[in-house]
Amino acid sequence: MSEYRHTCMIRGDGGRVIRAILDRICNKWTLLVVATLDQGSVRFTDLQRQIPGISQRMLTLTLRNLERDGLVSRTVHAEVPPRVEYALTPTGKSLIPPALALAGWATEHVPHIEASREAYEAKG
Amino acid sequence: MSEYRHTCMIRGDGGRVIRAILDRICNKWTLLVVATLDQGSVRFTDLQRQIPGISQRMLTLTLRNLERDGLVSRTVHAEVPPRVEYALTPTGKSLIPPALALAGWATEHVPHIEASREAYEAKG
DNA sequence: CTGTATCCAACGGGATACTG
DNA sequence: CAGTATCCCGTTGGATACAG
Repeated sequence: MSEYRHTCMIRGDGGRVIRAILDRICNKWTLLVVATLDQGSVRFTDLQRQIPGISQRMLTLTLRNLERDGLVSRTVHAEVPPRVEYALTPTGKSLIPPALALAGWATEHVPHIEASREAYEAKG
Repeated sequence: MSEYRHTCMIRGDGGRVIRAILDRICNKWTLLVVATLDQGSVRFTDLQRQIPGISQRMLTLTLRNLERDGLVSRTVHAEVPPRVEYALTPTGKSLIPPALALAGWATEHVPHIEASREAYEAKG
């Protein structure tokens, strides 16, 4: 059965609702950072070590944006050397289930999609 | 309770799984086009009319990518003037539930996020 | 350890004009 | 009607160097 009557949640307001979230989480690193923080409080260097390929710059930028949007909390401990711990806020945690839904879909369908891609390239 | 034991679906393979889907659906128009096609078979011009702000170029590109990935079917009717109808494939339809999960999250949390943004800007 | 600053290449995407 | 072709600009993000 069609779910058309529900897709207004996506299309609503000329797409402004879905765009609001896309603008925030649809970049190269945000979802990976959020997923990594789901284990609890993690410090900067540990995050960088657990997320292969991310640069200091992009980790900083991603964390700042998440903090600014209230999805991640940042705690500075007055020590030497400095220790900064990042953790998901309740809002941040609430993003995990929909993110998992997406990841589940990807896990299930990406193989078929890749096959379709190759077939498409083959015939032109 | 933490869902950490599940987030491997997001982080798995160094993030390649989640990246695979992000690369395909996280652009300005894809989710809107998919949601619009959930009503059934729609022709090019109708799509453009129902998706405010999309240009011919971007609608074409988005549809081509979706077709190439096997999420959308394209049917050309041999008439004059030409009539082309686009529709979701089963794989395309399967994307609707996770997309709705995301949209639901957005609807629920975006107000709080925007407030957090403004507070962040205010204090610097 | 936890960042900032700068430079730069690649890409997405808008505007516009043209076509079978 | 349903596209294609070109131009062009803003943003994203990588590399690198520097700093508190």
